[in-house]
Amino acid sequence: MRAHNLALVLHTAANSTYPPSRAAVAAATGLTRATVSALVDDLVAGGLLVEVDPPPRTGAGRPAAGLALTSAGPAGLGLEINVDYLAACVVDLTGAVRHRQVEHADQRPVEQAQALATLGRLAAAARLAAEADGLIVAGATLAVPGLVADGLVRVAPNLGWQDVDAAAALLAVPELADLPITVDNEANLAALGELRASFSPGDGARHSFLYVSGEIGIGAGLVIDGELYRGVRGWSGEIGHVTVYPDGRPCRCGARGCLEQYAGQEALARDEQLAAAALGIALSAVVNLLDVPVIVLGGAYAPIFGTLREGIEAELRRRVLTAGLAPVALRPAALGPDAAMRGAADTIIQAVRDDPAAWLRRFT
Amino acid sequence: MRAHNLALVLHTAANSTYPPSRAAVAAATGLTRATVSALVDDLVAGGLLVEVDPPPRTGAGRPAAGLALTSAGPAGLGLEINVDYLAACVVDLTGAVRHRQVEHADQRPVEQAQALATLGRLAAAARLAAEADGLIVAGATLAVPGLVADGLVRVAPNLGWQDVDAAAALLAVPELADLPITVDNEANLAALGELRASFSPGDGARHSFLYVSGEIGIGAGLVIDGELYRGVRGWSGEIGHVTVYPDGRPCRCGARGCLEQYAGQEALARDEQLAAAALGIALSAVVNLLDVPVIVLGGAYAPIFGTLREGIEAELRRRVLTAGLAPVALRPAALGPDAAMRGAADTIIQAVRDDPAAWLRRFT
DNA sequence: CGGAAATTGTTTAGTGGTTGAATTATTTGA
DNA sequence: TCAAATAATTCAACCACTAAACAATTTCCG
Repeated sequence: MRAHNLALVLHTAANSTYPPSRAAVAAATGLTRATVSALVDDLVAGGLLVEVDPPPRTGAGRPAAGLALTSAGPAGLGLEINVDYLAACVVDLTGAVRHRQVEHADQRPVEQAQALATLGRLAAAARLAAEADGLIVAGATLAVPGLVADGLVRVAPNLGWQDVDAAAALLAVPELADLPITVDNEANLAALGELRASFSPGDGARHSFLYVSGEIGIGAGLVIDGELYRGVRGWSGEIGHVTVYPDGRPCRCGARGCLEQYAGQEALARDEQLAAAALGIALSAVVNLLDVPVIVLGGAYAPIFGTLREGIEAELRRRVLTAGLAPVALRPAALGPDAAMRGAADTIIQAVRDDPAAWLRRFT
Repeated sequence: MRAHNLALVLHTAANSTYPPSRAAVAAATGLTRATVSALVDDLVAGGLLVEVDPPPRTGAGRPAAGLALTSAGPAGLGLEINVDYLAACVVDLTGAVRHRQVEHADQRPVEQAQALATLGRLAAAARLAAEADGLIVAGATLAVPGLVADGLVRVAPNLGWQDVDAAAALLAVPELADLPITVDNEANLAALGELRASFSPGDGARHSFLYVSGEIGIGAGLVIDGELYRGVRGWSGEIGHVTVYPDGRPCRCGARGCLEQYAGQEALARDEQLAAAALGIALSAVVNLLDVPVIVLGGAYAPIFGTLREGIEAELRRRVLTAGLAPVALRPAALGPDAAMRGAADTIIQAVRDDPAAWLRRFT
C-alpha cells in the first residue's frame, strides 16, 4: 500500500504542469495532506523529489513549496544497435536527455562481437559522463532490430544475427558489469519513446497508437492505454509480413505479397505511392482489428511523411469500417531516429517512477 | 486493501482443483492464516463461499474445511439477440448454467421494439425461474451482432438497427427494472464465454486467443492474458472488413476484397476452400501483428471446422513470420452457439468475483 | 498599519487491517 | 494412550492512513 501510494505521489508530481505543493498533490490523489507529507519526506530523503521555488501565488495563505522530480538522481541508459549506426544516451528522471552519442557506421560487414564491443565502449563512456554529472545510472536497455525472446536476440535478419546474448556481451565490459541490462525490439522501444514524447504534462489521457518503423524491414510497436503490448511471446508488431497482395512479390520470409516488399526501404525508393497504398491496406487491417485511433510513422517514413500521407489516408478512408464515425489520425514520429534509443532509456526511469519504493530500498 | 484481498481469496478458492482449506488458501496467496480466516468469515457471511466436505486426508492433523463458491448466491443473466434467435440464460457463481432458453425465429422482419419486448419476456421468465432456485440475479448483459458505444447499439447491419438503446427497452419490463443492464458486442462476449469454458481450474495460465465468429458478418473478440481487449472506442474485432484481396469483390461497406466477401456465410456456402484460404490470410495478419498463440473458430465455422482447418493452416504456415518458432493452434469453439450468451452472463458473475467487497456492501 | 481570513504544512491521537506467536481443536500413528 | 501433526482461532503489536487540531506564513481589508 505504501509502495503504491509512493508511486501515486511521484506520478502526480511528474505529471503536473507546474511543480505542485503537497496540498495540491493531496487534492489530486485523494490522500490526506498528512499522508502526502510523510510520503514526500521519504521521496525527498531518497533523492527522487526536490523542493523547488513555489508556483506564483494565487491568494492568501502560507506559500507552498513546489515539488519536482530531481535531475540529479536515477537515470536510464538507452542503447541502440542498428544497421547503420550505434547509439547511446542517458535520460534523467525528469525525462531530459543528459548525454547522447551516435556513431554512424554500417554494421552489416562488422563481426557481431566487434559491434557489441564498440557499443559497450560507447555505453561505458555514457555512464561515466552521466555519473560525473551527479546521476546514478539505474540500468540499461538495448534496442535491436529483430525478434527478442527470453533476453536473447533470436533473429535480427538485417544484422545477420541469430541467437545472440547481447546483454551478456555488454555485461563483460567492466564499467557495465553491475548494471541490469535488458534487450528489446527496436520498434517496441521506439513506440515507448514516442509515447513519452507525446505526453504533455497535465494531460491525464492514456494514449493509444501504432508506431510503424520503416527501415530495411518494417516493424511496429503497439501502445494501448499508455502501455506497450508485447504479445504473448514478445513477437508482436511484425507488420512487415502482413499480406497485402496475396499473390504478389515473393518475400525473403517465404510468403508472397508481404508489406515489406511494397513499403520497405528498397520498394520505397522505387515507388513511394505504391508504398503508401500498401501501407494504407495493412494499416486498415490494424485499425479494423484493434480500433487504434492514431498511427505514428517513424524510421524512413518520418522524413517523407508529407508524400505518403494522402496515399495512406485514401486507403484508410476506404477500408476502415468505422472511418465515418471517427477518422484515424496520422502523424510523423516526433523523435525521428532517436525514438528507439530514447524509449530504451525511458524504460529504466519508468521502472523507477512506477516503483519508487524499490529505489528507496536500495539505501537500506 | 481489504477489497483486494477478498478478491484474492475468492479467486484462489474458485481456481483450485479441489475445495481448498483456509490454510491452503493462505499458502497460495501469501497471506497469513489469521488474515485468511477473517476474510473467509466475511465471504461466508456474505453468501459467496460455503464450507463443504474436506478434501481427502493426506496425513495426521485436524481435518480441513473445504471452501467452495456457493451455488445459491449471486447469478448473472446472459441475453442474446441475433439474426435467427433470441436467447437467455442464468449462470451461477460457480459458472454452472442454471437456466437456458432459446427461441428460434428470424429477427430481420421483426420490428425492433417487438424483438426487444419478446427478449424482455424471455429475460423476465429466466430471472423468476432463477430466483425460485434461490439465486440472486446481480445484473444482465445483452449480446448484439453490431457496434456498441456508450451503451447504445450504434449499428447492427444484419438486424437493420441503428442507434438503439436496447438496455432502456429491457429496463421497461417491470421484472427487470431494478437490474443493471449492459450491452456488448456478440463476438466480444463469445470470446469471454470461450475464455471461461477453456479455463481449467488449477491452471494458472492466462489465456490469449482470438475468437472468430462467422455469422452473416464476421466478428472477432481478442483475449489477451485472460482479458478482453475492446479497443479505444470499443470498435475492435472488425476482422470481416480486413482486406484480403485489395482489388477483389466489392463489399457493402464500400471497400473491395473484404474478408466477409470470401468467408461470410454466403461465400462459405459457395466455396469452403476459398473461405479457408481467405481466413488464413486475414488470420496471418492478426498473428503477425499480435503474436496470438491460439485461434478459436466459432459461429458457422465451428461445425465445419474439419473442412476449414487444413486450408487455414496452410496459409498460416506460409505467412506467419514466427510459424517456424512456434505454430499457431487452431480449434473450434467449445460452446458453439451458446458462447455469446454464456459470456454475457459470465461478465456479471466475473464482476462479483473481481470485487466481492462491493457485493458484501449490498447487505449493510 | 494591524488584525481577520486563508492557505500550507506538521503534529497527535485514533482506526482498520495485517502479521506473528501463542492457543485450541482434531485427527493419525506408534 | 499419548506424542506428533495439521487446522483454525485468538490476541497483542505494528504499519500506514485519516481526522482534527495546531503552527507558520501570507494576503486582504478596514
